[in-house]
Amino acid sequence: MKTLARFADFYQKINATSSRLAKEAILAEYRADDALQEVLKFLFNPFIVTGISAKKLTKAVTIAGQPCGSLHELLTYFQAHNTGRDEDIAVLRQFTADLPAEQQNLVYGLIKKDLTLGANEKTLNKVFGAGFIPAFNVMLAEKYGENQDYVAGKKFIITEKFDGVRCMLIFNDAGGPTFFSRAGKSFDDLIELSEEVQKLDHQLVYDGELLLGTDQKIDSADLYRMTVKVTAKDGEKRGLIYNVFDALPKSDLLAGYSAIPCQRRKAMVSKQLKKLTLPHVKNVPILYSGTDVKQIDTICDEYTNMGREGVMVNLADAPYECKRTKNLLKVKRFNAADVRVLDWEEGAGANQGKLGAVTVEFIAPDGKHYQCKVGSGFAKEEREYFFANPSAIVGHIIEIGYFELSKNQNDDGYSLRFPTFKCLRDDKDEISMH
DNA sequence: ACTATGTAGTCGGTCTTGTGC
DNA sequence: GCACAAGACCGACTACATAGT
Repeated sequence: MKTLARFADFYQKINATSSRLAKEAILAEYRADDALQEVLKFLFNPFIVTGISAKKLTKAVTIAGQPCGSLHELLTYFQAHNTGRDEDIAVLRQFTADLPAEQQNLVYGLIKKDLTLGANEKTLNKVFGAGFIPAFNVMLAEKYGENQDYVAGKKFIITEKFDGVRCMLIFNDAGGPTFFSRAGKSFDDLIELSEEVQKLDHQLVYDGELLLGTDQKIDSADLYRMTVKVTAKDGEKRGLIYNVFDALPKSDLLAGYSAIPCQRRKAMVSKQLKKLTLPHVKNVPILYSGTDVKQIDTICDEYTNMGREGVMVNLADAPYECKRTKNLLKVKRFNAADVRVLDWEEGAGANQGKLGAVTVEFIAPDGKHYQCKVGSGFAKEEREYFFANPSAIVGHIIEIGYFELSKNQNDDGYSLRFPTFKCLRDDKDEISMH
């Protein structure tokens, strides 16, 4: 049977069950099927991009594309041609032209890379072995608000939460430094940093946050945008400060775990950096260390009032874990607003035939009205109900949460960062920020 | 039986790059 | 030169299965 037909079989089987253990068993049946595994690798390897998503798929193109004789050939083609040209769309059309509708959709899902199996990188690596799908995992924080009990009675360390870009520094065996994003993509041409970090211990890896250095007092939201601007651009990047808050042996990172307690790891960072005084590499200072949980809210408020993002709470005796963990907590203040729903749209994927997002109108501090979209925070039942009854939400006031007002460089309006739906507020008829 | 954890899958704004007009 | 789409960064959130107690 051809790979595409086998993949169609597989796709049908794995989506016929919701049991995760059953999905693992189904995957295990394909341990000897290299061709099918290649398809899975294509689908889930985050470093493979195709330049094709929903909009490109529906774009009308007139030119003809070269024919691909097999799925393998098609996937290979898109790894070499991933910028989304009309020609590439044509190649895809050519391949799917004579396929039955079901297989056509599967191929589209593969090229869009949005096909869902109820299993992805973690499960695939569990079944086919570590490294089947390349994964890069750093320690991520849970929310303090939901885990206050977990902190009580334990020693913890408070540091500032930086609103920049996460960055992990790893030296290769030849001693060359590579800076990685949270997703494992490398930041290239960090001219000043690459030079300065040469003096650090190469056997350690360093975890921190890139933030644009500046003399002026800049609003945290603006500083974040300026930082992303610099880190996202091709070519040489200068002026970035690497704020290091953690370090662990390289071998521990590769193993996914370091038993060295947090306070010892932080001591390693400060020991490395204090003797060197590097202009662009800074040790993230400890703001408090102890067991007095009252300090958490006090210091968070202090930093929030200074226009900073918030604080991090590290359990002092906890290991470094390459996953989201309660041993590291983030504390940040969210705001609420009453806004009017102007419009709505259908969702994608599992939210097809359900509400995806609403467009809302809010009032900014300048007294003017602006719009943004809110699509997170709805329960499944709410998505179904509002899709069937749009008039139950359009025109109504809803309460939303948001982190801060945001601006972009193209207009002088406002939007909201991290907007989430909270509830209908049919008891209100006015929009407001509070 | 109940809770905690892990995994998967949606949704937002803002930026750069590549494409095609 | 401009508009658009994709992919990257920051995330927010819910749903569900299973492991743990």
